[in-house]
Amino acid sequence: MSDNEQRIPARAANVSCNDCSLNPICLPVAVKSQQLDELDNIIKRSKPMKKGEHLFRASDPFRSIFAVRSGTIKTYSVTEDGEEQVTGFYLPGEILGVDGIGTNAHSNSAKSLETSAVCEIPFDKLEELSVAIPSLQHHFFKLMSQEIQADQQLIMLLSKKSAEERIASLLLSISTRHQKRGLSSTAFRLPMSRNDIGNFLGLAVETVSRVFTRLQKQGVIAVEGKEVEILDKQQLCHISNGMPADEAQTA
Amino acid sequence: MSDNEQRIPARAANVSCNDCSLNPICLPVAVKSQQLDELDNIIKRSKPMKKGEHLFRASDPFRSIFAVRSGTIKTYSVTEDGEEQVTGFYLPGEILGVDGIGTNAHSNSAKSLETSAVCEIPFDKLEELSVAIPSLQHHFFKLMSQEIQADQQLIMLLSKKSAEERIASLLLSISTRHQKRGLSSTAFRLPMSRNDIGNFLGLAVETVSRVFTRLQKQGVIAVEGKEVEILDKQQLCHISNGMPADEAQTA
DNA sequence: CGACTACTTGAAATATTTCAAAGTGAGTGG
DNA sequence: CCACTCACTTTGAAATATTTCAAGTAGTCG
Repeated sequence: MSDNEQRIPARAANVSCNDCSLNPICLPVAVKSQQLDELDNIIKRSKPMKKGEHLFRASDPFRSIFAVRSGTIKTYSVTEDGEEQVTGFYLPGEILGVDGIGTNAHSNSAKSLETSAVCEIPFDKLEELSVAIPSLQHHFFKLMSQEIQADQQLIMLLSKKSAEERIASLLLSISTRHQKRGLSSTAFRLPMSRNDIGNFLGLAVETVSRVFTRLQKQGVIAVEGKEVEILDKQQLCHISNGMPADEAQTA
Repeated sequence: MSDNEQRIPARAANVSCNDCSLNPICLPVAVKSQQLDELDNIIKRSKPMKKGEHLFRASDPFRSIFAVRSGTIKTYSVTEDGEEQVTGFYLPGEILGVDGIGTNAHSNSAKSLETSAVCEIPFDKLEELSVAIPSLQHHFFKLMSQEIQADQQLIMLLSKKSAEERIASLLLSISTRHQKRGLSSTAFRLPMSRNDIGNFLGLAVETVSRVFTRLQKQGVIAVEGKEVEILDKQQLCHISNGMPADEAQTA
């Protein structure tokens, strides 16, 4: 059942940005349709990946950034003492790999969590192109900046939030990102393991599991393995940061 | 005793990058001496700041990045529920403000922790200049990338390290940065309050205090208020990540 | 010098982790 | 197609690090 997904990347390999359904949320947003072909030409769409495969590894030379076309990629780095730290999950339409721009080497590894397809965008070509298309260069800064902001949100989460708040935040983040793609924001599949979730959020696996069941008992979500349904978004927002939209103590 | 520092910014305001002692670790590293004047010309050195003053605030329009000339700046953001999260401490020679590049608005606030002086570098001018000086544009990517890596290290620290490990890491980080400037790497003054340290490291103030005294009792450091001396760097490294250089369990 | 803020220290409270074990599910090979 | 294994997930109980609460001390600024 997972193998016949092979079809998808095979077909998609010929798809241009013009035809790609992710067009409105991916790199092309920075490019006028007239120039889209130029961008299109430098993009390699040759990368269907199986679960567990690496897209790149920490310390690999930095050559390209990547856009997720389908599936999910997780990025992680490894501490001095060999422990893994998950630094992000990338869903279709999202760009990863910018961590390498500054040092010419990736500081994270990137691994496929399920059968995935990515577009590879060689950075040298992109740099050339962005001389001609200023909006593209600007978009880069934006991408890196987004990365910084995502990291800083994670910092906030790790240093200030309780286990429940962390899980709620993650669920809402994924929900929002699904919505951007026009998918259901209330029912979706978590592509990562409980372990990855715990690692990402700075919690023990057991804690993750317990929080899921607790939230389920409260009727906020319904969980069944990796499938999640958000039953009470209002409440989930409340849990995630302290206050719901309406009850907030507006100073 | 703190007021006569006023002299320093006043004098320094006329100093060009050429004469600045921070030259080897600051922006000029990206620029050949020949082109340094051009960079020099767009830099404004007119910003002496008192303790507690803001350099910029979150949501301020992004116009410039800043290089710390003297003193210390802390950056922080504020959560939905109004809590402060310290995101970084910037010492002389370090660049801050890149958080605004992507969105054209700062996502953090920046506040002076003591009498400080900064160089302001208008970003639009810098962008123009970096067309002519490719190494400068590259340096920017590098700066943002460094920011990402710093954030990711903090993420690792927050999600994996114990209180002692966190404090040890911070001390070593500051030590290293001092060394880069040619100052003592073993004895220095912590410019930030215990509160800021705790906030940055995701610990309660009391915990910070306790860890300091504990490390002191162990003879690893000597603390007296904000003055710190590292007595056993080896041991401090050990504490910070698990293993000392020599005793490591090399798998 | 007094008031205030920052820092330290102790004891109790608590959230999360760790340890242990059982349940579930998916993929493999007979 | 079933049975088996391995990895993942869930759940409980005990252990633990850190927080919170409370109070005292020290340092700083007007």
